[in-house]
Amino acid sequence: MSQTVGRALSILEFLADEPRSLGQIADHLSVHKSTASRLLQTVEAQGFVRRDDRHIYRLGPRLLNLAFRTLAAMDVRVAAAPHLRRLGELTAQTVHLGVLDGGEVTYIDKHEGSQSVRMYSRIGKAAPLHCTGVAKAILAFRPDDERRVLAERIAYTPFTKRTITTPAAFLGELERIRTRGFAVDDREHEDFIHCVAAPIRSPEGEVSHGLSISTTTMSLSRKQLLELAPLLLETAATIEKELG
Amino acid sequence: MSQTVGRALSILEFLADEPRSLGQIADHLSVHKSTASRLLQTVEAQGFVRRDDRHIYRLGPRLLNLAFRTLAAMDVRVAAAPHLRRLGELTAQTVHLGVLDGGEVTYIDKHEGSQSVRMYSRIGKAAPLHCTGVAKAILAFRPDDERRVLAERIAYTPFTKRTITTPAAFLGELERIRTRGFAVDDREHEDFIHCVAAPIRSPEGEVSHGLSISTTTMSLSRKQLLELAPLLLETAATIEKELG
DNA sequence: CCCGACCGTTGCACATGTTGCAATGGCCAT
DNA sequence: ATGGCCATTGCAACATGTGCAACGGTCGGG
Repeated sequence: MSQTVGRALSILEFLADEPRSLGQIADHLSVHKSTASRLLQTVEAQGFVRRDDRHIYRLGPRLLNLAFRTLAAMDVRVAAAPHLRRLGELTAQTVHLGVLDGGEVTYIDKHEGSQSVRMYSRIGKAAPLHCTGVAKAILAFRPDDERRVLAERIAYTPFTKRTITTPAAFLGELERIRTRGFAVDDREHEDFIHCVAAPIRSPEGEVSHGLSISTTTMSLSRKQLLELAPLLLETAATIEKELG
Repeated sequence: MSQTVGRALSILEFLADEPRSLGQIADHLSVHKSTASRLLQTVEAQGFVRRDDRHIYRLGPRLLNLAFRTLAAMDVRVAAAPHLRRLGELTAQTVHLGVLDGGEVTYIDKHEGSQSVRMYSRIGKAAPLHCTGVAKAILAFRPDDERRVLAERIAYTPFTKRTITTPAAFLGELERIRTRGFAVDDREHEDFIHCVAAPIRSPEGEVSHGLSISTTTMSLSRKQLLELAPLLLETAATIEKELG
């Protein structure tokens, strides 16, 4: 494990939400300012950080460049993008695409329909496995032994009164999803937000991706939300067909 | 300048377009595999890199997370997003938002209308100063001395037969833009692509951002493209108003 | 099944790259 | 003009990163 690299990456993290001065960065790293200055010179030279004329540092365009190149290289995301958009337009709600990777599910695309509202999700953000539609939809169709291992490893943070909090309850929910063919998050992650989500199978029949429609309980009743399931499943099937 | 940090960042760059093996990464860095392995352990532990069960490395979700947090913290981008979208819907073409930063213009938002086609631009990518509409629109409204300095510093790569290739011609073009109030890229960067672009002023009256509509010469004639200028300028003005 | 080739990882010693200190120069407010 | 704060740079000490060698795992061929 490289201490110096860890420090540089911590700088990137620290600058993600807000620009900072050298002093703030040095304090954050618990290093001398001269050390922080040299680290910043390196990350700045490679475009990962920019500083303005008042010596305030913020993340630079290189990071955006890498991130969007990565997104552009994701086959499933590329194939799914026009369908997400169409789904968002048809439903006017927020549509997500998530991927299971290294034991967590990450949002890799999002389309906000005309009536969508602000919610937790953002591209690059982890979707908690036990209480988000997209994560549940993916996990339900993973191999048995993997489902069991993951269920034991989850920290069952209760986000709302309705959040699933035990491995047994979670595995039961995954069984219901397998039977039904799609997942429902019924205010388990955020109060007033519910969603339906479907798995997307790869050409090899493996499920690593999921597609969801999220909305507020004020916008759509549970009944209305469930009425979107056929469209959702059809969209997932269309994406699967395009994947080959 | 930190050598070790530079190596780690080079790894991130190397993995942006394609997953790689440890050996490929070590070769790329010209270091021993054990050194590369340890560097990778660090960037992996912080989520910047992921590896699969066949020991193939690729960029991880942390980078996406940072990139989208950065985008969410850009006031102008946030304010402009719904307007970009509306403009894309109204025109059916590709709409861009760029920002001048550290002597280069970077695309920070993009909306593809229903008739848009693939083109060079991507969020995070630099827009060449001398031949893209959005960059020219920004530079035209920078302070005099800055315009002059930047014009001298540009490497006038001739992307097409129509690309501006001298500082004098470039400064003349910027004068025309100042007079007209908006910029035109007439196949100067990509054959068959033309666009109109407008500056976006900050509340302090400073121009660091620009908005453009890009399309193919097959989709819209020059005349039709120019007919979009009023809508473009009106959209820029609306964004400016929202910025306060 | 055995062997060889290739892979990635880890302990080790040591070379070198990183670090904090002190000095310097710049900027701003009094 | 002065003092305080800032960031940067030269220096030398030393902590950490490095390559080597050994190891264990996997795969393909005989």
